Amino acid sequence: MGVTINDIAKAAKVSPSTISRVIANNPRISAATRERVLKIMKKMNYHPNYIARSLAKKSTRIIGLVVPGSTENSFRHPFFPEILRGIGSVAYKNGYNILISSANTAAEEKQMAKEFAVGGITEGIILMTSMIKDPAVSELKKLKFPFVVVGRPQDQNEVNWVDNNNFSISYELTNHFIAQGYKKIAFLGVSYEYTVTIDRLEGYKKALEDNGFEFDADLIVEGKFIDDKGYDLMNKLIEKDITPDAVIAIDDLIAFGVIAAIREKGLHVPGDIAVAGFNNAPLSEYMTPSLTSVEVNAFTLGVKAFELLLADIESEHKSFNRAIVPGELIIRKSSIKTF
Amino acid sequence: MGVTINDIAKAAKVSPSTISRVIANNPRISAATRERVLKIMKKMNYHPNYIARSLAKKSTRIIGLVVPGSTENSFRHPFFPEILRGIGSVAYKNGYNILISSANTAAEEKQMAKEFAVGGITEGIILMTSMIKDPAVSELKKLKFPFVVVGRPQDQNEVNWVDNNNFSISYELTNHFIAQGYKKIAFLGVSYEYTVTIDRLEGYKKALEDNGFEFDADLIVEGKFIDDKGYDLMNKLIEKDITPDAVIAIDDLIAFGVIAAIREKGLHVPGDIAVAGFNNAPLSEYMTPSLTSVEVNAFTLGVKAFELLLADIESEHKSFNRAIVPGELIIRKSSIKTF
DNA sequence: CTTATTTGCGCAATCGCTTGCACAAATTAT
DNA sequence: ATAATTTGTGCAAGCGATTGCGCAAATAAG
Repeated sequence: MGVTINDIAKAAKVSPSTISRVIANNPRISAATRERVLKIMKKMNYHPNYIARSLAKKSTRIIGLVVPGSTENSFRHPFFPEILRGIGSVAYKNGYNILISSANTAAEEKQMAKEFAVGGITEGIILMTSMIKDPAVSELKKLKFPFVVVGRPQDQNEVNWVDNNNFSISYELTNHFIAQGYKKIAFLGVSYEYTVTIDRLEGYKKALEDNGFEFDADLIVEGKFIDDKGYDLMNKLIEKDITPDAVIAIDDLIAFGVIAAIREKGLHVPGDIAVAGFNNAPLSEYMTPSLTSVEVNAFTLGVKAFELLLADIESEHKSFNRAIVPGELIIRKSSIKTF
Repeated sequence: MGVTINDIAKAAKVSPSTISRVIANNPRISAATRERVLKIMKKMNYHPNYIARSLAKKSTRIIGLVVPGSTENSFRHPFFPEILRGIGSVAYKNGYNILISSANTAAEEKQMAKEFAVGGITEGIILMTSMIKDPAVSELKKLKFPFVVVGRPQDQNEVNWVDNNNFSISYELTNHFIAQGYKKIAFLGVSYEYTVTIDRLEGYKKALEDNGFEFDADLIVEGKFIDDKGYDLMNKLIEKDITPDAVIAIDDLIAFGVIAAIREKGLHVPGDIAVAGFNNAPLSEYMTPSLTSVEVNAFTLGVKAFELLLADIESEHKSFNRAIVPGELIIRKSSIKTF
C-alpha cells in the first residue's frame, strides 16, 4: 500500500538505515546523500509510518485525556472544552496529539485509563476528574504511569494535580455576601464525592465562622454539577419553606435554574434573593441581571495540566507536583444589594 | 519494561502464536490451554501492546478529528464540543478512540490531516471545516483516505459530508420576520469562505425574493464566526447610519454582541430591533429577552459524521454519502413583535 | 609517511504482535 | 483397520521503522 522506507532505500541504492538517519537528521549522513534521499522521498511521496516508528522508538507523542463519564456528558459543560483548549494549545507546541477516551462508567473510565497506559499508546494521561475516590487514579498510581489529575485528588501528595484555590475563592465569595449584610446564605449543589465542591463548601463555612455566623445545615442542598438542575435544587429549599436571602450555586448553570425558580415564586434577583455561581459561564455576563461568578480559568488549568504532565514524562526522578490556578471573583449585579 | 506476549508464552510453555490466538479468541485453541494462558496472563498482569498490534494488523481503531484553526480557538464555540460529544458517543460503542489534531493554520491543518492519514495512525478522519476551499479536503481526496466533512464542502458530490439544511432553515427564519411585518432585515456575520454562511445567506435572499422584497447589500455585514464580535459588526451598521428593524446574526454569540450594541444606542430588543441568531447557544433561552435561534443539533451531526465515516472505512466499494440533519427554528422573545 | 580519528554508511537485531502454512495427534468416516 | 478430516500448536516471516556495532574510506595528527 504505502511506500515504505525500504522502497526509498532501494530507489536510492542505500540501506534503510540511511533513510532512517536522513529522516532523523543524523549528522553522520553526508549532505550529498541526504539531498538525494530527500528528493527521492518527495518524488515517491513517502511519509513515515508513525505506528512503526512508535513501536521502534517506544514513544508515540500522544497523550491521553480521560474524561469522567462519557465525552457525551462531560462536554456538555463548557468547563471541559475550555480545559481541552488549554491542553491543546500547549500540546501542539510540543508536538503532542491528544487521544480522548470515551467511557461511560467509572469502571470503564478506569479500564480506558489502564489501556491508554499499558497499551503503549499514550505517554501520559490527563485525568479530568475530581472525585474523592477515583478508581482510575489508583490504577494509574499503581502502574506508576505519568499522569496528572485536574481537580484536587484525595491523595494529593502522591499524584500530580492542578486545581483552583477553591477554598479561598469560595471564602471570598461568601464574605462578599456577608459584607453586604446578607445573613441567610444558602449553598446549592454540594456533592461530597467531589473535592471541588467540598473545598468550596469549606471555604463557605470558614467565612461564616470568621464572621460569627452559625452554620445551618438546612441551607445546604446536595446535587450534582451536570445532572441536576438548579431549578430543582432551589425548589427543594422552597418546599421546606426555607427562604434564604442569598444563594451560592456550585455552578453558573445551576444558578440559572435557581434564578428561574426564584422568579417563579414571584421573587426578584437580587432584590429578594441574591445569587452567585461558579465557573463564569460564557453568557453569565450577558444575562439580566448579570451573574456574579468565579472565573476559574479553565484554559490555564489545561495548560498547567499539560505542563506538569510533560515534566513528569520527561523527568528521570519521580516527584509529585501541583499547580494552583487562582480563580477570580467577578462581582456582577446578581449579588449587589439593592435598596 | 512491560510484560510481552513472549513472556507469557514462556511461562505457559507454548508458542507466542498460541497466546496471540487466545487473545483473539481463535476457536482452534483448546479450552484447556485457553484457560491456562488466561490465568497466567492475569497473574503476570499482561496487557497487549496496541502499537505492536496496530502495526501487525494495520488497523488502529483510532479516528482523527481535525479542527479548523487550533483546538485553542475552535473549542471556544459550543458547537465544536457538541460535535465532539456526538462523535464520542458512537465512536465509543464501536470501539474507536478519537485523536484530536492541534493545528493553527490551514496549512498546518492540511499537514496534520495528511499525517493522520498516511502515517497509519488513524483509520479515518472527520474534518470540522466548512471552508469553501479547504486544502485538507483536497489533500485527503487525493489520498483516497476515508474521511467525512462536517459542513457542506464545495465539491459536495465527491466527499462524504454532514450538514444542516442551512438554506431552508434560514429561509424559514427570515420568513418568520417577514410574516410579522419586519421590513428591513439585516444579516450579520457573513463570510464568503464558509459554505454555512453562504447557504444561510442564500436562504435569506430567497425568502426576501419570495416575498417581493428587494435585496439590499447594505444590510449585509461580513464577519467571522469566532473572531469577530457582534458588537463591532452591529456598530458597523450603525456607523453607516443604517438602522434595521430586525437582525439575523450568523451565530448566537454574535447576536449577544448585537444586542449589547443596540442597547448602547438606547434602543430596545425586540421593541426597536428584533434579533435572532443561529446555533442555539446553551444560554440563549435564559437571557432577557430570550433569544430566537436555530437549534442545529450539533450532537446529531457528530453522530452522523461518525456513522458515515465508519461506513466508508468498512466499505469495499467507494461511494460518497451525506447526511442532512434538520435544524429547528426556536422562536423566543427577541423576535416577537411587541405592540 | 605512518598512525589515529573522523566520516559515511551497511548489517542485522529489535520493538511486540499477527497469521499463513505445516504437521502431528486425535477424531471420524469408510 | 486404514484413510480422510478435524483439532491444536508451532515455525517463521512479516508489519515499518530504529539503532548499536562494525568497518572501509577519507581526513587529521604526529
